Amino acid sequence: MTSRPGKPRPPSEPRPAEQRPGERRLAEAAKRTKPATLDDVAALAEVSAKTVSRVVNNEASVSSATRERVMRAVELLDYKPNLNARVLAGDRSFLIGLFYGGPGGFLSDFQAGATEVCRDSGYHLMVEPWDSDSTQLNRDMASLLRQLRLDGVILLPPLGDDRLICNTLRDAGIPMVQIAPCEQAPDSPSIGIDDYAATRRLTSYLLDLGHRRIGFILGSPGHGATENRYRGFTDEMHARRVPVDAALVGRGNFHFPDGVVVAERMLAERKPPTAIFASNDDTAAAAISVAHRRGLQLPRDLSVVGFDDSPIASMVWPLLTTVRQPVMAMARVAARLIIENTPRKHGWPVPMPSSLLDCELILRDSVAPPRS
Amino acid sequence: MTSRPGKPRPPSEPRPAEQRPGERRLAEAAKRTKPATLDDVAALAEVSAKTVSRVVNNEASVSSATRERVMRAVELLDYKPNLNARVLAGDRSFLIGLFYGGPGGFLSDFQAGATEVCRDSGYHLMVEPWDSDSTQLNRDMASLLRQLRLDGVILLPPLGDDRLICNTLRDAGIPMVQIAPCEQAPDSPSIGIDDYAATRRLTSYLLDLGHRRIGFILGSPGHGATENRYRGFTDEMHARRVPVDAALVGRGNFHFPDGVVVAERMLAERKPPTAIFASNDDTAAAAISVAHRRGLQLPRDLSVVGFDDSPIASMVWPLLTTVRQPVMAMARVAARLIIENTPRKHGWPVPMPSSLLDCELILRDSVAPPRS
DNA sequence: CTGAAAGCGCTTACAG
DNA sequence: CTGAAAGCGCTTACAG
Repeated sequence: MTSRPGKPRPPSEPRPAEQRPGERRLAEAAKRTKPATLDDVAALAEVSAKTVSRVVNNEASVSSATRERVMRAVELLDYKPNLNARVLAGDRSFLIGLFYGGPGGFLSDFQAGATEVCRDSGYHLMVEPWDSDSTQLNRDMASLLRQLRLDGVILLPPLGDDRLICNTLRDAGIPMVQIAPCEQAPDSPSIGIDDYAATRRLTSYLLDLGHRRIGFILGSPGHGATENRYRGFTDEMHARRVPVDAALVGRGNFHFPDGVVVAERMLAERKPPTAIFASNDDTAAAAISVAHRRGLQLPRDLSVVGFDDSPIASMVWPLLTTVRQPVMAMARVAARLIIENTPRKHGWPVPMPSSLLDCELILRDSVAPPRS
Repeated sequence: MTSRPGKPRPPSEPRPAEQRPGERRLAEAAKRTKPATLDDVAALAEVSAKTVSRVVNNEASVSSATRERVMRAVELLDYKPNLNARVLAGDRSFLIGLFYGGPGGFLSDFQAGATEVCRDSGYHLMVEPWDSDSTQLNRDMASLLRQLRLDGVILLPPLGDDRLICNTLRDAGIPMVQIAPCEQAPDSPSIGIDDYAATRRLTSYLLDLGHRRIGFILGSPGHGATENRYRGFTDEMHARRVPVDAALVGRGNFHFPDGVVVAERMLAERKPPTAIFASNDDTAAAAISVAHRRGLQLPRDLSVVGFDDSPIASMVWPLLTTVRQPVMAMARVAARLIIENTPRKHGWPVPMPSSLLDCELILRDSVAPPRS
């Protein structure tokens, strides 16, 4: 055990721990006021620090007898490696960045899923908001990356499509995982759902019920989800030979207030839609709100569907028919991708697989056949 | 500059930087591939590492000439202190824990506010969820605290009232700030709003409009907000000599589904309330949803008020009258409290002030005089 | 399969 | 006001 010059170990207190087994050692450990270090474990297990390090890091080349002995010492002293020392000495940080910038709905579940995986692996999550419009974003981010040396970064939409951010990360040599991007960056995996297919299915459901005038509230420009959902909608409509009326397609931004504006306009049309497909639940809630305000009976006078199955979907009346994204699962996959591929020297050691997770149609009360 | 034994600096490449001013040095800096270290700055500024450290840490005793010179070198090399080295050597971590366990609504705004303050001070936020029911919470938390050595922890409700958590933190010697607790822990500051006064004001508003049968949906047991809001309600009712009907007081837990159950029961009463005061916006939204389902006209047939001014308050129809909590401001105050009082040796160096921030009544569309 | 030495990039405790 | 030395608790690069 090393100690600072100011606090030498009193010579009157020898360290019998090494010579005595079991109980005695436990008592020693309990008395200890400062957390045990790797050297403490090494002394107790009567091996070198390096060997303890090997055991703690699950390296293969340790005899099982030695491993056993070290593990017992770790237990006894309740040893936890000091993260900062590990990071400073090694080339991994055990830190994952979760960067976000867009609407907040996604974040909270995602964070929960990622934190769960991190905790199981001794990793930690640094959640950082970024304002894409900030002029000093790249400076700020570069500075953060140098201070923290993240092992990887998860980019929540729409950050995965931000050139500046992706370049900053690439320059810093930090692996990233994009969530639901428009287009995949070279060498970086992405995680998402099949927005296109899900939208087609939900559109098909509305068509099957007899709807023909269906309004569509777009999401924010620059989000992969926005484009894929709209394509799914139009493709399904065309496939079923139902025209898409341009007057019934409105630009939104995934936020409630814009949804209100768009829905107001649609419902004020001479021939209003009998159904509205909103690109997310917040704007679907907006459509419902507008409909109530105009005295419509839901879902009789208007069907509304959303996307995400966010909390709001179950808080409006009628309950929203929507698509459930497996947000927690996406988070877990993303976090594992980073953890399992650290340490690495330059870029990903193996090609990282992108994945498209399954999502689920949630049929609730906000849809009915159109009044003929 | 030090370097690992494996990578000695080629002797053919001397380091002219120290002898040459300005431009040349900048060029040197640009070529550099690894981030500059404190020693690099010291060499360039021709001072000792310790002096650079003093400047970087804003210690007083540095002549302004020296300070200037060091600052220029820092600029030139774009030096950022390595967080891990700082933490390992010093006794602060530049890390603040944001622990939460309850409903998520609060978290996202709070996180935004705290992150903002942290970024300005070179701090970082570790957001960690804790399940109060977990049997190994204290083990997990103790382990985390030893790995990370947080400079302080912010406890979102209801964690500030969790004995086990507070004790674990105290044992680890980590300062904490409680947000909106039931009762203040000794030696720890708390941040909140005056729930009691706000509830009285909002209750008074309903009474002024003529409401006499007012239902109340309680929050989760164990939250400070739950108790203080209920006390505010009953005290105001009593002060105005209006009886509180026990049949119109329902146990909730701040979540929508429970709000639905409670509201159903109240509205099924022989003499239903003309107004419902919900302890938060989610349960207020539940009351609104139930009212819609029962075919009531809002706010004519039923007034509803909530608390928090969370996003849902503006997404339901009619728009919710509620109380706006200054969540971002609370977050900033809490984060600053920790930052400004680190480093410290044992507990808070000075008595930390608790604060009660102002909140605001937001009058919207969900309230009207009772139908007589 | 195991260990001794050096180093990661800072700060502390001293000394002047 | 400034600096030289030692140390924080780990891992890397070697050597055996």
